[in-house]
Amino acid sequence: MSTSHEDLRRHPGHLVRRAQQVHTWLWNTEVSPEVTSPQFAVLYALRAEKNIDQKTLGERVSLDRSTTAEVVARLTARGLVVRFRDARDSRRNRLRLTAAGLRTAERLTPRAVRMNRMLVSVLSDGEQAELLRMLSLVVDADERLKRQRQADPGGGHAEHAQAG
Amino acid sequence: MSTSHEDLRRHPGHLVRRAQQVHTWLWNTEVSPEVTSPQFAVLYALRAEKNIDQKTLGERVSLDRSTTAEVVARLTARGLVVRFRDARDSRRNRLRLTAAGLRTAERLTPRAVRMNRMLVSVLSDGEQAELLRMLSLVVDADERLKRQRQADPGGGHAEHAQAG
DNA sequence: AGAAATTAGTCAGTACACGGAATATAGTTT
DNA sequence: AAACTATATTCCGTGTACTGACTAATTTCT
Repeated sequence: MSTSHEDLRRHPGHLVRRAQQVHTWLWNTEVSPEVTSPQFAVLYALRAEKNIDQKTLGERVSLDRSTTAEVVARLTARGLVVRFRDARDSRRNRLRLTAAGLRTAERLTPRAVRMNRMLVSVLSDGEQAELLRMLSLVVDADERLKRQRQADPGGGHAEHAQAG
Repeated sequence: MSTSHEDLRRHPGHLVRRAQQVHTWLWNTEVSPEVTSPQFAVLYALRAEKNIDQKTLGERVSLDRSTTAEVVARLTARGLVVRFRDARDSRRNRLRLTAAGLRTAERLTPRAVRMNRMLVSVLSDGEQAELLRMLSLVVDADERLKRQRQADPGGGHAEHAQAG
């Protein structure tokens, strides 16, 4: 039988891409088609920390500089966020939620929580906790590796290849 | 302390997005910066099944029609794939790997396998199997739900909201 | 056979995502 | 103070990803 295309479906990387796709779809249908999930993440982060700059925001929500700028630009255009130059360090953009932005963040938060429950609802409660734990482990370890290598390119990277 | 931004990091959807990001980065550094992961998936699927059409290909690699068309166009432009109209059903594009495409697929396959091992290398072997199993469950269930709702919009969707 | 519905693919528009180059400001060294 | 370095943002080019509208070909219904 032609089961050889099954291989791909057992690659964690490929599974993660598919998971991301169903997540996007579920977000659009269950949370909001207007405000995307990264946009919500930005609003959410801005509600938690007032007046942070773009770089810090990007770190909080895991967006790179370019994408952060684009997402913030869209939210600014829609009046959910205001952006202004820092008086002390005029390289920085400081960001703040508008009243509408705050309302949007608060309106969508319970929906986002519900959608996330749906996303993993095939799993038992124990499995959900396990999935969360393992995904966090993977992501944190790989993000650490990335930062490490970017700080020291050429530095040996044999260590990570072995399961610890 | 400002620990309230930790919430986001416990949303499965947000974790999946971050996982996808580290995967992309690891792909670029460990497999190939020229051939992307979706492009490789296409080459891989085309190696397994000769002469399939674009639609079927999209199903195999989990890409929608528009994205499939774009990825195939890029691979065609680089001479890794040939595309031609089906003689019997001239709506369809049939696709085939070129010699160069086959070489590329075979060259990258072991690297892709290695990279996938690295991606989850913080986990024990047992945990890796568990992660794979749970991710597959989630993705399959949600893809099923998506197809179901698209076939029957308005059909009650309360069932999926409850954990089994 | 002719009308209607279905199907495959394209195209346009929008949004995330990333890397590299350019720009401007800030901080450090001499 | 001038030169160098580091940092924050922007801009550009490329590549997924999805939706909705449109075209063309096929299948189905009558």
